[in-house]
Amino acid sequence: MKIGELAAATGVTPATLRFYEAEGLLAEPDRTPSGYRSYGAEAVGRVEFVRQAQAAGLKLDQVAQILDISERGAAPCEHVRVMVEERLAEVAARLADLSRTQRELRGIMERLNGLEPADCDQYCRAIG
Amino acid sequence: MKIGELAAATGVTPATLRFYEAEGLLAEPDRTPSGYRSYGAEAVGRVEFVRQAQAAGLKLDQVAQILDISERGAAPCEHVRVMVEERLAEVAARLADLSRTQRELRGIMERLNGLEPADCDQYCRAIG
DNA sequence: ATAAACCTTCAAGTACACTGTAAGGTCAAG
DNA sequence: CTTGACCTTACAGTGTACTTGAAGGTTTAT
Repeated sequence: MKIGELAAATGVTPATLRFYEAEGLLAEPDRTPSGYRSYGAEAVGRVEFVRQAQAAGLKLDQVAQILDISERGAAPCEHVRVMVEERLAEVAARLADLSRTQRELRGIMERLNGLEPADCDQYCRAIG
Repeated sequence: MKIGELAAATGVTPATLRFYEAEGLLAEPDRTPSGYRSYGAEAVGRVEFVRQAQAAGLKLDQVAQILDISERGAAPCEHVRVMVEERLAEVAARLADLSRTQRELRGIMERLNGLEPADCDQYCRAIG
């Protein structure tokens, strides 16, 4: 399978596949005599796992860790648990941040709606 | 006022003030004969406005736009309304993304808790 | 006189996951 | 034999808000 075919089979671009290879997310494939990448069928599952783990909210370097462990023959589940807990904490913190931002922005909108044009001096009274 | 004093007065670092100046968020101040930045008292309010607008959820380039309009003598409120609406939409979209990620991660945690170590093969059954 | 604390500029690095570009080589069809 | 679709590498750029480092000049206190 050439890179374009793997790309078509998995729904990612060839450029992304090369990027994954550089980042250790995808093993270096064999090459044809002319230097083209030549993948085995198992590459499809590998790429699909990466996309699934990513869709689940893991970062690519975390996915790479799972893959490393798995390649050494060990079960990565305990490590996965730790990483998922870390990510859950990060996501919760970011959600709290964004919610606060949303409240602030809504406050500005309310103040804007209550202001006459003449009240709007200097920078903007709805903010400062 | 030298840059370190303005920094102390506003709670940001000198490096950040130089960055704000480069980004057009803070006017270029006078210089002492030896080249040190020398700020007037109004710089404090300016920096505080930037921090407030940022805390409210606006991006720095949006804050710069408000400042530009204000400097040309116009009231920026109408423009502020447009930007705040844009930001609210972005924030809402990001919140939805993160909530989905949180659900995914929680799903993995549940599956991890239901797995025996022996069930954890290949990459990790809780994910793939 | 000298050390500490401050200031200057410019350039590069940080996180994240790619995308785009340049400059070229290879392969199949017509 | 040429066209077009595909492949190769390496490097730069994206967005955000800074931070860090190098290499040096100035001011203040002792």
